[in-house]
Amino acid sequence: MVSGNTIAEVARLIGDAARANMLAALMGGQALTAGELARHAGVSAQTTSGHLAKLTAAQLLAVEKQGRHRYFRLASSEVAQAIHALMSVAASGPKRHHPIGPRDAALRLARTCYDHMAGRLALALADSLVREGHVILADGAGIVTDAGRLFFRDFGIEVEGLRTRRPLCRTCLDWSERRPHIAGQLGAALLDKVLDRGWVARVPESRALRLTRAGESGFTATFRLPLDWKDPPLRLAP
Amino acid sequence: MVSGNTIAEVARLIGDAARANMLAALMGGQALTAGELARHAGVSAQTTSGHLAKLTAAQLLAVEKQGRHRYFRLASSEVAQAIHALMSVAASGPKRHHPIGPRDAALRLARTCYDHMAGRLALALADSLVREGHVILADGAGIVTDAGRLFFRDFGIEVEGLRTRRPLCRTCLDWSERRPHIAGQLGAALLDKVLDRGWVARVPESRALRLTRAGESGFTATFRLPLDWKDPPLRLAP
DNA sequence: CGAACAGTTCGGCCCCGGCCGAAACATCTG
DNA sequence: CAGATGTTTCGGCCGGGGCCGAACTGTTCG
Repeated sequence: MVSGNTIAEVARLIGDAARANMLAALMGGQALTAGELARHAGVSAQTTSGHLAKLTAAQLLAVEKQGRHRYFRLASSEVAQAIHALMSVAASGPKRHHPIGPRDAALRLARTCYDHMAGRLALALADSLVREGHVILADGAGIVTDAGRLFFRDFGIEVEGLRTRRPLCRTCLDWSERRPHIAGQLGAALLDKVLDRGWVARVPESRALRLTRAGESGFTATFRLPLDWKDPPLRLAP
Repeated sequence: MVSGNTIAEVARLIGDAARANMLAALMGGQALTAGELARHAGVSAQTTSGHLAKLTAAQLLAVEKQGRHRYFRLASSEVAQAIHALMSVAASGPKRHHPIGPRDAALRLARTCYDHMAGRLALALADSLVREGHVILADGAGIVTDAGRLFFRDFGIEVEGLRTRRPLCRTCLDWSERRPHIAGQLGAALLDKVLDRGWVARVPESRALRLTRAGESGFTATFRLPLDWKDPPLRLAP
């Protein structure tokens, strides 16, 4: 039976604590196995299996079989955007006390957000790109300048090739500092590239990104980051 | 009790057919009474009252009392964006057969989408603004050019005053033609202005906008619309 | 004041769906 | 092959929550 989805059906699927936890875990951008998702959700393997079947049937998740594992990922960037929008609503509701543990510190510094970077590193990069005139951000939307095209080409990213329907840059505040960073196609390409160069590395079982020694110098030199970019508050440049 | 919202709680609230219908009805941007929402949702007044109490408590809706009526509206643009994102996911899932009735024709031509215009009129406007060099759209995100600032100032909109965190332009496809139109702050200001000028008028009990005689000539002259902008397919300019 | 109307509260029905235990199936390993 | 590990299916329990009828509050109007 191939019935269409309604908005209520989609929201209902997300509107269960266990499933929402699974989806949130997948916002890291990596494909995860059913078992990993079960741990994230805090329910048994059987229950997880049922949830994943529903999410897959509704095409919120895509699945890839690999040996005795099944790897799940978000089915589309639309799904990621919907979850992100729900996060924004949840965060803007009645204030929730948000205790920050030690492991949050790493996440605040640098992490993945579906397919691009977030955290203070991403903010520093966005600031740098704007300051150097490579990208123009207007109210959360952004475009790449001609100078920026050259800059990104030098860096190994062909901006011309990114022309699709996905926005180049999007506001993506998450539960971190509330400022826009580079998301969309360009954000995804940037993350790809810096992972490729070994400037950051994924931390297993987490959305956190670890800054490597190569990254430490690479980011600073290439993007002319200020010396204090790791410091917490980080205001906008005047 | 002031507890915080989680993403699952928010999604669960939207994930009920009756409540989703109410929220969708409010995507028109106008405040509606409890009774009107009951009719939209197709449930009794008592049931509606319960739903509205929950939505209001979670700050998805804002309410204003006026005599013996209570007017409800979406509490924030974040909520509207979340619902919109869910619509996108629902639309991109397994294809739903979408029979178009005669009343849909008016909606396809011009309608409100929360706080801005949608439909073929909005697409023609977006095309015009891009063609004339007033706005640059890059992958669904957009910025206003210097020439555009002058143009909008002549039209009675101060773009400088719109600098907030909301994007100027956003992809907003809904169930109509799948192309971006002007949303965000600029889109809201545009809708305000053309309603103010009497170029379009709200159709009661509907999201549709009626094009007036003044609008017919006003839009054509001011935005240099092509003669065939009302025609269905409407491809992108080369 | 009393009738009409908008909206809410209460109580009870009922069904949907999340949960787990048990067991089956699938896949890799030794 | 046997055993370990990952995943699914089945069956049954049970709680939450959507629904409406009835009754109550509050507002408008004649």
